[in-house]
Amino acid sequence: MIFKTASGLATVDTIFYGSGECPIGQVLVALSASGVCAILIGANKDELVADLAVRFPKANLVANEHVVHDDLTKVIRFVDKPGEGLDLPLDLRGTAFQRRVWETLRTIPIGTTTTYTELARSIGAPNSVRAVAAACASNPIALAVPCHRVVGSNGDLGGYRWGVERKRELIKKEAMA
DNA sequence: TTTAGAGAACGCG
DNA sequence: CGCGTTCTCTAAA
Repeated sequence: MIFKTASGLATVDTIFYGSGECPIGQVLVALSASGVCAILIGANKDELVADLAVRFPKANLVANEHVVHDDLTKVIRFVDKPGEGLDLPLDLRGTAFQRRVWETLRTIPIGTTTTYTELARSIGAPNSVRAVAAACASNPIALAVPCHRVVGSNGDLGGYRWGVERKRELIKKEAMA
């Protein structure tokens, strides 16, 4: 669907979504035309859909379990058996800085962790630790963009958009894999 | 559309 | 415990 906006022609895309149950809660997968644009975790479906609506206020959100089925299955399997990895086509939407951070997150091996400081250094912005943390916090694609593998330099877990308990659980599961 | 100000999943002294 | 640093969002002009 195409809309005319003040800034010119903009495509307002349709996003299909579906959710399912996994060991750490309800998980929702959202698909745009070019790939997975969000993976959200929460207590129930309503919460997840509300979250999705906030993140994509201008998109046309359509519930469709069918088109999302395969990807959702992969995600749920990953939570259960992280050792097998999670390979999905992603549609990363964010500022250049955010994408730099998110892309780098994807290079962190399963079962390992890094720190916000180390992450800042590896994207070439050693002084941007706090900004890097903010970029992690705004990651819309849980699990596939493994922001849960970033911890504080002092050994603290740091925060997690979807609850530190889930972060702890994910790190633990990956370590055992 | 530009800009000023506040806040953020941090880390050091 | 407070401050430096970088990036984002919001409100207001």
